[in-house]
Amino acid sequence: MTSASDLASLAALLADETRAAMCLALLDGRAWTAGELAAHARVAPSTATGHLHRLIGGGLLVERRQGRHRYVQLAGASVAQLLEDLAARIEHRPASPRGLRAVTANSAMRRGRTCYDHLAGRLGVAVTDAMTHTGLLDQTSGFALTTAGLAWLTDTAGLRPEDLRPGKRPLARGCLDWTERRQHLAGLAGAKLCETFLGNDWVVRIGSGRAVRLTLNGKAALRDLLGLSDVN
Amino acid sequence: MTSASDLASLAALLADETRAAMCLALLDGRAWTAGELAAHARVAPSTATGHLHRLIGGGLLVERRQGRHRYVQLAGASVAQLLEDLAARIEHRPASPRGLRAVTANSAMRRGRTCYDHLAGRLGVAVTDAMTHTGLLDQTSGFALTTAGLAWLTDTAGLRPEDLRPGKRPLARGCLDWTERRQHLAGLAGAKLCETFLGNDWVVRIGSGRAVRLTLNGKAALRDLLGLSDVN
DNA sequence: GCAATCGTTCGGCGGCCGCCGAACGGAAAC
DNA sequence: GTTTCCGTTCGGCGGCCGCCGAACGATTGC
Repeated sequence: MTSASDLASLAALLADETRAAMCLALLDGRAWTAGELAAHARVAPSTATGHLHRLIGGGLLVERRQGRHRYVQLAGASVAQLLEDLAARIEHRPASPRGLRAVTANSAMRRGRTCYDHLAGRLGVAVTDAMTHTGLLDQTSGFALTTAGLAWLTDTAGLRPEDLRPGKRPLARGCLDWTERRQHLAGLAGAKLCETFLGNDWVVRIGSGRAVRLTLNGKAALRDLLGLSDVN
Repeated sequence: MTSASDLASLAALLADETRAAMCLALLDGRAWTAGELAAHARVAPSTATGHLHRLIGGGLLVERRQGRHRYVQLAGASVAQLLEDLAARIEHRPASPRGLRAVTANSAMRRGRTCYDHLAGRLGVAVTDAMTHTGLLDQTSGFALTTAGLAWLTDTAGLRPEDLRPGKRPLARGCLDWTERRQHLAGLAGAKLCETFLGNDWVVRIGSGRAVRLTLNGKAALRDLLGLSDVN
């Protein structure tokens, strides 16, 4: 039985603006050093240390010590999913009074980004839609790959079959996009597909953030593989 | 762009033990009066008022005033899902040192309960498993109803087709059960199926909580409809 | 060995917030 | 009308917690 105090202490981990900023930064899926997170959240290193202790102790983050650096990252895809769910709730809210500037300033982010370990933004949604229209993905009564979709991933997109064995993590999962308000492909297949895109330089990261850019090679690949012509 | 302060203030709503207890109580999907929630959480009525203001203002709860009573309930299925996701994270934690008493005291809850508006516990998992084994549900590469499953819901289980039009809410969704650590059927289909179970007296609520009991009629129905013989 | 850098621990300060009781308003029961 | 009950507002108290700076360890680089 879940006790209220357990729920409260879990929520308390994210109920502080500094810790929330750290977790959102870590949503890019990469490992950050303690100092980087401190600077990003604009607090003193000593303050960051305390926060990281709590987040690690609470199971949201894991650490990897390396020399005099302490790298931390999200404890797994389930944590990332939880954060995305929370973020989606926020963006859902009717008529949030935010200026235009914040929107335009993040146009690259809206165009395409990684959501922990899979593609999101307009790019992620476009790929998901194309897969749905070509019968690779079934969204009519849930969110699942078809047998054609499974074959496409390995034979056409070039994923390794052994990477797609469903274990604890579901193969396909819908992840609600908070800019597009649409679902996009997450889960194991989404992660491996994103890995392939990055490995083939179909998309490249912009700077150090989560935003990604579709390359010319990528445009061609999307056209060939999915019949997608006008992305972004 | 989701700002850290938005995430923090959303999480802060659940970061208090009293508010968390209220939300968990409301997970039964029904409307509670302010006084009932105050008593349940063991705080003064004035304290409860403040908490309810925050929860309603934050969009997690909605209120319905009726006479001198103020009824509140969860703002929707998405809130319930969020709470269940958080609860699942807690129960996931390795080796939580909890006594046997808490487990046995909640054996009815583990056997079967409602999870906001669908069935959970061993009963919910058993139904979901049976639907999977009989080809009504596809869990191999996601979580989706098959065409046979859709037909079964309306023709055999007796759901009204007009109740299963997918709108904003997905038809089928997996909801992780925090006692069984298994997925069970949620989403629109899960809700309507649960409604049918309750309406036909296949399951009845135990007392005023979330726990439910399978009736003799229910046992027979599960055997007839799904070939399920030994539930619970 | 010395300096620079990264992270940690510790003490103390300040503010937020959850709690209650008392008083009040409104609706229902009689 | 009177009483009772439910919920609210307000003021004040107490504790938790997030913040920093200073001092210290640890590691790397020179």
